[in-house]
Amino acid sequence: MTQISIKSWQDVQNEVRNRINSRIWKPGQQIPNEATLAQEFGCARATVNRGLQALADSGLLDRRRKAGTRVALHPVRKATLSIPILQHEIEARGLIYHYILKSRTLGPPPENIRAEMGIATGNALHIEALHLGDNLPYVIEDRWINITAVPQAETADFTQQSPNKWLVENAAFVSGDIEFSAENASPKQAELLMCKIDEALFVIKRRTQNHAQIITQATLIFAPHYSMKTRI
Amino acid sequence: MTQISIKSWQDVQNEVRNRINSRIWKPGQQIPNEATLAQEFGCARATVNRGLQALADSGLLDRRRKAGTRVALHPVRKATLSIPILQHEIEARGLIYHYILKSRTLGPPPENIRAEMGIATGNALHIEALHLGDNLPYVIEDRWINITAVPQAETADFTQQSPNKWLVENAAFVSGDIEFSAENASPKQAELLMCKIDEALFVIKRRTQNHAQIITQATLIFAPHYSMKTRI
DNA sequence: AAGTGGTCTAGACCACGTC
DNA sequence: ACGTGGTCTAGACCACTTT
Repeated sequence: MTQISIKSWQDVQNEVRNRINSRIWKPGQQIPNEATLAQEFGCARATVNRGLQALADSGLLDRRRKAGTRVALHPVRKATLSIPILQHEIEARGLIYHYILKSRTLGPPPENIRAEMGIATGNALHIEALHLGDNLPYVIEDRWINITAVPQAETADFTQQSPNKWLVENAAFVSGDIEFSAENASPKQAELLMCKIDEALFVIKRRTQNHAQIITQATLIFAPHYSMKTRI
Repeated sequence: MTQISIKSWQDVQNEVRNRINSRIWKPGQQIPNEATLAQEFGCARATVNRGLQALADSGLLDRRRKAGTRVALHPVRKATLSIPILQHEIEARGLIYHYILKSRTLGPPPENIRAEMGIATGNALHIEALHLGDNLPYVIEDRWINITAVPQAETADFTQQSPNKWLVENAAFVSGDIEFSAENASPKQAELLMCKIDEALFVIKRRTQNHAQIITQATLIFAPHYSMKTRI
């Protein structure tokens, strides 16, 4: 009989994870309840609870009151992506960061943008900019800012600082959505990124919102061969 | 003086998040310590702790012993992507799922795969398969399986069940990494996905490993216009 | 009705990093 | 050395869901 010393909730997490991986507890199977495990492990129920909660958060367990805790039938693997500020990402790759504002126009947005942002009428600020690493194009930023939600943006200076960074520091952010896709380079994009027309580009589209309104929508078009990595 | 009733750690989380969003506590600023907040909120320190920990997990706070808790200077936005089993994803879109095994070969892998998987010598199992939704190509699965790590795979029947699903159910998974990128369709891929050559395709590359060895490596090449969405 | 997870509390001690 | 977060404990009560 191997005796394992279980003291922290991380120990509980590890021990339970091991039992799942080694198939002592199989997918779909119900595991003992918290009180029982606490007794077996020789720790308080709260400690077991914390460990099991962490595993449930990461998708390895399904827990329901009264129904008990089961090993997830199809462990949903959750990948957590950190979305950094572009400047930091570029500098983290050991490149010298540089930023160029390409255009800045205030005017009525086209219909599709209007719809996506929920702007019924009025103007929005359109920004096109280029972020570079070691003086090579890294990513195009194509952004619309809702000046009703962030009126100060109208007078902000985006020649020195990217709207990305300015917004992080000046607008109250609450929630948003993000979308990853692949697109063929348009002629204009190809010119900016110094690549071939139709080359496959990795694209991230983000919308962030306040409590009530959408603050901004940004499309980031990365130079060819960009990839986003994470551990799981 | 507005009096807020704080009872649960979620209440703590919300109240603190509100103070951050409304700039009562600004980025970089140190917030009161747990004991002080507990007193102010009229709850136990453990409750405050749980709430602040949740915010730190989501990247909104930086916490360090002795140094205290600060509002993150550049709130790292963390997007959590659920990586579902392809069948589930396709069915969740309301499409009828279908799976076709294209090829299955046992042999020595090419040098680059050998290197990526850390297989010094010997054979590996190479699978090429197609997943369809409503009989239209949805994604190509190009997979290498390390038969040293998973010997049963050598005799598994992949004509009915995708290796993806088989592995989830039969191999002990511990950790892995995942990479997202964009690629131009090769002639072969274009034929399988019924799209044009050079069309931009969204690509996910995954490696999963055991305790000691890499179990499998899979490249998923999605049909054009695929996108992956999440809330943040 | 009853069993299970979810959470709170008060007090305690520890671990870490800064001073 | 000391202040801060990190965690444990034992007991309690609540919330949800299934029986």
